[in-house]
Amino acid sequence: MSAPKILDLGSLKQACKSCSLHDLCLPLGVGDEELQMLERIINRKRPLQRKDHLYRPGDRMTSIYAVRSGTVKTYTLTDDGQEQITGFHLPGELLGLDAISDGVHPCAARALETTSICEIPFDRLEELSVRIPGLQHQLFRIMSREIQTDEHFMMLLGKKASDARLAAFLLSLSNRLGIRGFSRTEFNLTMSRNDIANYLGLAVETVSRLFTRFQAAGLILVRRKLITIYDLDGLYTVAGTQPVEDLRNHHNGNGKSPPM
Amino acid sequence: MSAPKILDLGSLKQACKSCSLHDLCLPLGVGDEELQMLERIINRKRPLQRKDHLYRPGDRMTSIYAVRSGTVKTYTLTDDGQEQITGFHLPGELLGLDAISDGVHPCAARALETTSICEIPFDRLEELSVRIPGLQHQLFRIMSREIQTDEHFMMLLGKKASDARLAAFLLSLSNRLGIRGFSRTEFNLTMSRNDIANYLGLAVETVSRLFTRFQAAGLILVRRKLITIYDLDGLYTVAGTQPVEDLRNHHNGNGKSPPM
DNA sequence: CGTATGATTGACATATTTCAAGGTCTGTGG
DNA sequence: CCACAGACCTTGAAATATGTCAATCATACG
Repeated sequence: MSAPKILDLGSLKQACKSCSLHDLCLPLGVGDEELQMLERIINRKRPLQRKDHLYRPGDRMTSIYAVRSGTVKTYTLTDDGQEQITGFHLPGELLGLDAISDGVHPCAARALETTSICEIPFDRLEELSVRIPGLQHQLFRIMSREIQTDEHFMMLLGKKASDARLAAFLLSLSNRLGIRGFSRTEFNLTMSRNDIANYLGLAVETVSRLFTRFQAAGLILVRRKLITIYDLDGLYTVAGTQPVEDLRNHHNGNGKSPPM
Repeated sequence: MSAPKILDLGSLKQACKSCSLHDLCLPLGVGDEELQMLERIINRKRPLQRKDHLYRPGDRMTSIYAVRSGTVKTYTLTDDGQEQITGFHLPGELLGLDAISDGVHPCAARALETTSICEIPFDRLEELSVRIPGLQHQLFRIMSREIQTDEHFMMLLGKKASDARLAAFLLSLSNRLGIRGFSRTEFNLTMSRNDIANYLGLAVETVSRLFTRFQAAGLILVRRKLITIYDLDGLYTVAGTQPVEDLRNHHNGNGKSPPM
């Protein structure tokens, strides 16, 4: 498929490049004007500050969101009021897909640092998906991917010991950051130890001890929030998984669209 | 919305009634002929026998499936070859949504008893969803629901002790069976203790002991595979959750469609 | 600079797993 | 129809990973 008005397309790509809609629409041979339509319904929200909520449980769902920069954590509350973190969302990842079903957010979403967000009104996105079959397909794929990573995560919680969980967590961050062009071996943890523990179903103390242990084993260097990975393969061994992109990675690894 | 040709519609309802496509299309005011189109693409497969595979990891994904009767378990294999069960699927529930993303099944699906299945070719379903916006919306909702129940399950694995997990599991079965018109208080476990333990991230022995304990506490009666629930409220207390429909229930509780 | 928050570390408690044995049901073939 | 094999389930005792409690330390922040 040839793209006429290549300059136009280029500038559009620019606008969506760091957004998950990038791989949502681009590999599909969607026409220019359709691409513009998509771009037009997206709103930039003013940046969230650390601890700001993007939405809270019970909020009416009108849009889904894409992280442009920063990090967002999503969490539910257990019936006794405890927080259970369901995910950390990096630039290019989508948020709020769990709310489509009821039209109400079952989770809260909260910024872990200064974060900028794209808002995508869901009703308009649905309208567009009817007109752009490739877009519909991509949305199905993205939601499917989320289900898949959730299943993978269940396996982590159900079968793996604490060290494997933390290793897998670090590798997940490493991969997802790597895909976005950041370093795979040195990055900041934008979430607290508490958040990590909560997410992985462990006690904070366990996480802390594991960091110490991983460091003693020469796998990583821990300097407060800054993690340096010395031994990726070693981490994979601890995690007990093959070095595949995994765990909540909403990105589409292969450039070509397989089904269709 | 009034339904002309009510007889026609009635017979179609009949055909799809026990299928999850029932609540996928019916509450939407989809016209008769569109309903027929949907019905036409669905294939009945010959029944699966116990232990038959519907698909295996790595199989090319061409369709999604709905359970008509029986039970199907889905599971992944860990890198060291262990089975991790990701779900049990009762009549009216959909299967294979996790495979859309890659066009390949990441899981296996296997019948736990004689099971009949509807096959829905996914490419044709996608085509239809473009022509029937209400269908597209329902598909989004169904996938969203799955993400939501997955999140809920993560909370179970991450935060809850063994007794709460098993109680929640029994309540989930109870609710899902209840919605489908079966008894909420007496049912057969079509899966082995091993499967239950695997799914809940526990050892078989723990599950066995819990059944004994629940029975001693007067919560349930266990006769081999047959469970009789004596004290639903008590189970909810142990599970530490409100009596809401939960846990892998793909059904749409409220008759009205909230968003749109 | 002092206070609050988060992180680390140690000692102890415990839920759950592991190991081991025995029991029960089911289906099969003689 | 019975006996047997194998799968499945249950139960006990011991081992252990992880959680809990508590104290200290480091860092960030006002």
